[in-house]
Amino acid sequence: MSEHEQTSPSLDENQIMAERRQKLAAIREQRVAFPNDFKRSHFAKPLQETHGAKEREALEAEKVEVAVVGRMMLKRVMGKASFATLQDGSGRIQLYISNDGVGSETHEEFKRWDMGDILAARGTLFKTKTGELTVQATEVRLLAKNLRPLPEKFHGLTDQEQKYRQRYLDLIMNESSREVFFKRSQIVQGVREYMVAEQYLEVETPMMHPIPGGASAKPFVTHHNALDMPLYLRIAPELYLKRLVVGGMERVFEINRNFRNEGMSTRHNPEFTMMEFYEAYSDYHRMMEMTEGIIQHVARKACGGLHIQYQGKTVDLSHFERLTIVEAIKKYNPQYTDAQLNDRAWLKAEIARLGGKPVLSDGIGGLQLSLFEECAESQLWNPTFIVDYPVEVSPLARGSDTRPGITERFELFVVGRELANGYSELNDPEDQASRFMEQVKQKDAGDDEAMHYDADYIRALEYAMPPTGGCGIGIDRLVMLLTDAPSIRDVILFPQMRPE
RNA sequence: GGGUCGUUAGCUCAGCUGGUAGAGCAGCGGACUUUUAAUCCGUUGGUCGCAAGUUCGAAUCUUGCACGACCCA
Repeated sequence: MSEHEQTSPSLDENQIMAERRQKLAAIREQRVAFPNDFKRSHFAKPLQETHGAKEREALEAEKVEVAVVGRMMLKRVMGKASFATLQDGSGRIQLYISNDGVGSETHEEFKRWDMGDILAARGTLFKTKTGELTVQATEVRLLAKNLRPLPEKFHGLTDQEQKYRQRYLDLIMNESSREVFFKRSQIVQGVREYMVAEQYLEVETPMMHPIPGGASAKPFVTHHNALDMPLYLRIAPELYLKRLVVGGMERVFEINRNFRNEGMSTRHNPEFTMMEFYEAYSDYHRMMEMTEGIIQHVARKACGGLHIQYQGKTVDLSHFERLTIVEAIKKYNPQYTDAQLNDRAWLKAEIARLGGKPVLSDGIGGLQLSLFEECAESQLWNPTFIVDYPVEVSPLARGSDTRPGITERFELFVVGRELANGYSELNDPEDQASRFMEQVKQKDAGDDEAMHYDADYIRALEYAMPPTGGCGIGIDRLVMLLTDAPSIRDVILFPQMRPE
């Protein structure tokens, strides 16, 4: 692409890099320095699986010819013969390069190649004295020169920051990191399989919203030049997906990014992946069954079972408990009495005592929720659905027909963290309009996470939306759980970082 | 936002109560035709995160800043 005479300016050049640039310059004198005419015949891992267990004599009799490629991760030179370990996308395979096999000239050339170079080799499989499957090379070529030294071969790359900032290097050096993202792909694939098997349709809705909605969160703002109007990166796809339900798409799901302009932590990245799904003629009970089914399906697929280890402790995904907010509070705090839990003044004092900030205008339900967050949430280790959320914190959820102030809503907690949130959807356009008005009032009072009034969404509901259940599952947190990752940054390939 | 810890060679890390920096790996030179973090001999490489201060003298002590990890809000 760029003129190769111009070496890119780099702030951290060193002697090793200077030497490698000289080697590259010498190669450019002789031939195409970055050839792309070598065709691989085999990946490393399948070779190990197919031939790794064979006896030396049997393997030699077979004379298996292979052409392999990969990055040189280990190199051992012994005069007239050398070993190199190549790493490809599947695993590792060893090369044996000798004067007898490739000629002394090529072998001498090989000796000048460096760790991290991308090599290709052709040859016959054999087993060394110690039984390692090895390619006895008849041809070895340098496909791409490494200029920047790899981390030390034994300890590898351990610096967390560098792992996040230079993920490519982390992926080269750390098998465990490659596994996490392999599993992440399996998990997302497993979720899709499950949804498709349940007759759900995958859709894509706007990432840029004229009115941010579907959640209580601060949005990122951008600007559309041609329309000369602000646009918001979406905080949730919910209102668009429910418009689709109005339109007759009775089972829809979307797996995509949400953006929230809030703090960063081991559990929060500004952009994160959610799956939301909506099913007409269902309710929050069905959504809980779906959530349980999805998580169990992907756990079996990615972890091989329903009993998994997270940060040294077992999580049992075979049973999902259901508790109301008050039941959960009392389960972990049996000293509280019913009278206390229905006393606003006592609730406010207790929340404050535990270090929380009670919202003074909240009713009993809101205060009970705050108390739950302070004294029970972090203890919900095995999967637990918490139900009976108060209407004031659930502006899009259907109210209970029998219990005023309560919505048909649940949140799922695992390892003390929220993993999913679902409810029977509010499909009464007049109720929804007045709840939006209530949100606008709160926004005017200074709550910048309160929702906007979305007139088109109300218009859609006015055409009548079937009774519907909906749910969102945090994919990053699900991946954290199933890969035993302590930080969300471990499961996002390029987590948001401050500039270097 | 608060607290604790950290930042030394390309990488992983030592470096004591202050006296101008060290190992292993990587690199370079040499020996070695079945090695496994190969081994053996020799050798290059440093603005000790940045900036002030104390001191005859600072990687080391003090302060501030930057970045990161963990914990708390």
